[in-house]
Amino acid sequence: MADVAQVAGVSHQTVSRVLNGHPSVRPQTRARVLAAIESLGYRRNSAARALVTSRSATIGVVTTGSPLYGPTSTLFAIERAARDAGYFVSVAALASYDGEAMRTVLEHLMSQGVEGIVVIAPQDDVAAAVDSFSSPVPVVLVAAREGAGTGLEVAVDQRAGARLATEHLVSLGHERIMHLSGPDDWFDARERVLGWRDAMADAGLGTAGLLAAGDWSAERGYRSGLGLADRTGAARPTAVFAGNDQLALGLLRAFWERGVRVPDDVSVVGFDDVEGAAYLVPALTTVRQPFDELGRECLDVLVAALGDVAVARDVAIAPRLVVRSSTAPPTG
Amino acid sequence: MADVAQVAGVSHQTVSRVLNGHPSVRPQTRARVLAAIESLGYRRNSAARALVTSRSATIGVVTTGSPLYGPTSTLFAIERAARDAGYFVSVAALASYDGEAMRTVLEHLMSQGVEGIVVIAPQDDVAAAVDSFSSPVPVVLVAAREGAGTGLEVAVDQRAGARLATEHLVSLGHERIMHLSGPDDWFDARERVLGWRDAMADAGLGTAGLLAAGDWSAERGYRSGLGLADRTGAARPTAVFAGNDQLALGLLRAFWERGVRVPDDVSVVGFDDVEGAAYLVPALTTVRQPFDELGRECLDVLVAALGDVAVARDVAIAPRLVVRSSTAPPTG
DNA sequence: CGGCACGATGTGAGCGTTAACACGAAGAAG
DNA sequence: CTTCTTCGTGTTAACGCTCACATCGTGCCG
Repeated sequence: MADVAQVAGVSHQTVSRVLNGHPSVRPQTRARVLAAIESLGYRRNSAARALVTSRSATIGVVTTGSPLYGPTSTLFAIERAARDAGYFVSVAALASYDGEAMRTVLEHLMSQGVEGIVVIAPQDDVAAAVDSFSSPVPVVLVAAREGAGTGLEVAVDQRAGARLATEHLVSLGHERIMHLSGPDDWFDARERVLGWRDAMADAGLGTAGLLAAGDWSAERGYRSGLGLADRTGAARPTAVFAGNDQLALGLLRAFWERGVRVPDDVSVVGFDDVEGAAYLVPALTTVRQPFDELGRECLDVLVAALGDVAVARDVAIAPRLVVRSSTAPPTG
Repeated sequence: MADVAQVAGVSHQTVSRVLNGHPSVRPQTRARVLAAIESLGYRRNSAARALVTSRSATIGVVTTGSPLYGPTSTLFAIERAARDAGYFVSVAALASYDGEAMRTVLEHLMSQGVEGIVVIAPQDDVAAAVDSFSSPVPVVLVAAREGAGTGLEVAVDQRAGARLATEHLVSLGHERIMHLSGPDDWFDARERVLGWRDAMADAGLGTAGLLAAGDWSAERGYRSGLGLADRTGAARPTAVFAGNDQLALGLLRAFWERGVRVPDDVSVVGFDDVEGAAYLVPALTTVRQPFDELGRECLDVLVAALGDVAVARDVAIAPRLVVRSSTAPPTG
């Protein structure tokens, strides 16, 4: 910076002013400084800047370590929004879903001096760990918690999405609509159960048909599907709303193996609209989440918190139903 | 830090020594310092440290902006390896696949003062942009380039993987083995073509059956599949090796629509072993890449380059064939 | 018993930047 | 013509840390 100043024939402070877009610099001076920067290939030292301003311009993002569709999409969406807002994104993947791992990564990010943290891991233990970790910086949790969360929270309206899916089945004329739910300790899974319940109640249908898959995997979907396929008559649902597309994928597989036709015998709805969902057999009706919007929202909330602005937003991020051919009116 | 020193009754330098694990500190003194740190909740300022050591302990990772299975898995693997090695990971997603976007993100990461960069985007334009960007820090490209790359490169041996897949088909007795290849401007796609060619040549089979899908999507796989299904007799391959699982997924769909049975009429092999591949109909035979190993390797190479150690590694990271039920001997 | 090495700690400087203030010149207002 | 403001710029002092060196004691060897 001193070199630049010398080449441009100004003081280092003027260089700093140019770099920071300070208004009171003569255009001519500014041009000279810019030229000097260019010719010297100068790049300002972010560490020194961070030291003196005590702002690192970095936010941390904690995410699950496996390439799950939802969390990953959210991560990238946040990155985009963050870069647009002038922030760097430091990422830390969770090795496991327990509080200990959570504390480790939070500590890791803190030690880098992030200004704020976004946690993408909508799971009980993780959220509890976040709550118990008295963070010196704002932490935004990407989670749809039924109760009032203590901290900052942003989420796609999972409940509304589940409702959409279920209502679609109801409107087709289904009555025995089962929900194959995701892991109980995930907020998203619970919210989707709630949405399904809402829609069922509205339609005057019972909510006995709830089956917990245990996790989000295709394998669990498959095992559950085998069980359902073996049921006969009125014990078997005419439609299943799966907690996510992987579960739905497993269901399709199981039904196919057992000769249960989809959608003729059973309709299936998923959640996520993963890549390729349109090319499953049959093409999967599912619910798509607006991750870009979610990412932007995360960042807005975080930035507001950083600026000590009162955050009083109630933006519901609404998912969208994508109807394909795995759903049809019940036969018989 | 001064506060800690005062509480512990030592100088700030001793605190620094404790923090950096310097050997010549009496255990008793160390304990006192540690206690002071604990009681004050002190956390060392990474910016100041980076400023004086001129090491940010941060590496940048450039990745594609879409949640593709391979790149995402690689990203997380790198993050794990980096954290283990004491590095922070700053991520930047590519908005598009052109050189301009590449320069933008590299500049972004540079301005954060990363010590090194890993680029996960094994695609021509991106690699060219990396080559042309004279970076002041080491850049590792995750790419399997046929020619000798100018810079640091790490990759899973795509060619060997493709060979594995093709040889599996050959060993089942197939002779008309087609390859539905990924986008030509991706190194991985080209390497997989090469591997297929190798195996075909070894088996004394011709390599006329090459079909370019254009991209990695299930949709392209589907369209290609429809075309193949419409072929009759000897014009139709008895086996197809798809460039990735999404393409394979599209193929399965197309074949199903046209009544072409898999694996009875046509065998299908994918590449990636994405989540749920085992639960497709039929379960997909595919090739699994060892991303953890790849991530570790990336970091080893980068760290070596940072330490100015001569990097002369020739570790071939070998993928593994996963045989499921989408492949069988040809009938008739 | 002198000298020397080494272990344990303290002192001072400086990393590259921005914030705060100082300063001179030029114009506006009285 | 003075004084007050404003603009453009320079000067100095931090920010919190590590590095290099200085210092002081202790033990060991000849």
